[in-house]
Amino acid sequence: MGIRERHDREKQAVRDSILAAARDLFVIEGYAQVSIRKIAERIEYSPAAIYSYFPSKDDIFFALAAEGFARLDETIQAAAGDPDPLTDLRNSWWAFYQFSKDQREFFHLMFVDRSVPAITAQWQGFDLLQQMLAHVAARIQRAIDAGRLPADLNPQAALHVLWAALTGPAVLGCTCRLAPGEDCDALARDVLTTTIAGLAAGAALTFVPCHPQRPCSTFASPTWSRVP
Amino acid sequence: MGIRERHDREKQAVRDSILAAARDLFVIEGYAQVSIRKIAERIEYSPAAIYSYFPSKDDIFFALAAEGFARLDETIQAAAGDPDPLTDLRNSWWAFYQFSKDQREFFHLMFVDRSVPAITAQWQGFDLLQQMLAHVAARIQRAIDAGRLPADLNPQAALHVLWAALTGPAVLGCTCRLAPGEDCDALARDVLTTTIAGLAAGAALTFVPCHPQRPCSTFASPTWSRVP
DNA sequence: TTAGGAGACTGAACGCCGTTCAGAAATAAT
DNA sequence: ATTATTTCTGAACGGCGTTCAGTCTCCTAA
Repeated sequence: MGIRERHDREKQAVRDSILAAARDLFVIEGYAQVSIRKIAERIEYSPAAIYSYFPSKDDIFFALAAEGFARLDETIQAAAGDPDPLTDLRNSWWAFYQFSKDQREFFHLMFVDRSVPAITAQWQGFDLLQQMLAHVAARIQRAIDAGRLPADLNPQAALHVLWAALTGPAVLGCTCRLAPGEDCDALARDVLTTTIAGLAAGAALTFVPCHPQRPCSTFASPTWSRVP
Repeated sequence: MGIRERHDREKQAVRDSILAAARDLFVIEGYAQVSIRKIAERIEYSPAAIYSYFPSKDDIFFALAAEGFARLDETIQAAAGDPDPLTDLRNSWWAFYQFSKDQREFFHLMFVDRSVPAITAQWQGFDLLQQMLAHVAARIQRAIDAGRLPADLNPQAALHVLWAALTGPAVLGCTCRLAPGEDCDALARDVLTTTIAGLAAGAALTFVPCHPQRPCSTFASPTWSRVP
């Protein structure tokens, strides 16, 4: 009989509405402005009810971060496709930077915020992040194969350099650390141009990537409720 | 009569003790763990007393941020002095990165945190930041004059590129966004090497420093995925 | 058909937080 | 000695995340 299924569906619907309410509040106002009480009011439940769907506020935002990685992966995938490998690489990371603008709060939650311990504690558990990094690494390899980047370039090291370098202007932008009138887009473009030029010039890299020999299976379906 | 002076001195001493207590708590535990009540307990005053020395918690952290810029300026000054202009430049920005490690909470407050609106609102007011940026800009100019960087390089643009690029690994490090085992120092070194190599290779920069009449176009309208 | 039980939900509370304010206490000026 | 001023406190306000005893609803089993 389908009673159990209906119950699960209903429970899931409430869970989703909690996430939707949290997302609505936070994409506009940011993490700090989202309270359990506001979420509860929005879904017309008591604050305490939320705790039978999520063990804590952290877990709500962990789920939102996972959603953020899905959005980011989509964004970067959508930017792919240029036949020229270097342009393709450039477009990928430009899309990363654009994400930090268009989905400012998601970006902040995923890459900057320290208020959600679970995000850093289970950092390797974000499969979509690993997947996105793998995609970009593949594009770097293509650029190397095409002779557009040095043959001895370590793709993983280059990947991390690009990621770190682009994170800089994204953070300065989304935390408002530029003087009024300074053009964050131009800055990000310059960082991207300069970094790719530096990689192409054959700067010797020292970063040794930690190959994920990982316990990722541990985190299969991390967003699903382990609520008692 | 010196009564007024004594009063001012005493008032200043209490003010300093508030800052000291706040600093002690925050360099170890971070902004979020510092409460007015904890500061008050530490200096053996009531919480309300603090409000006759600072208008709000924000202002306490604004003062600490100013102190942070002094510390950063010192750190970078101490790293200067190498006769080779490029090495000098390299040492300066390495010191910037080291600051993000050694004074993690100060760095976070100054360059990452969004909890203290006053810091972004009065960003141009931090004279020591402007001073530090001017110092580094001068070193870039020296490197250009010595023929180690392209003659047509805009020092202000290069300055911002280095600043933004180095901010990336610093943020990834201090917000724990690297997989365990990944070497943040090596990453920062690579970003620094790559960026300087890119600047030396003559990557064309588009950043126009400080156009005060133009409204801040940062995060204005969504644009998708193509590098202009 | 109905008693029992399981799960969902609430109201009230706990201990935090930043901040405000009337008034007490201490100090200075008269 | 009295007044005026500055300094500080206690209590409170409204907010927060979280917990828990108890209610209410609905499904199951007798």
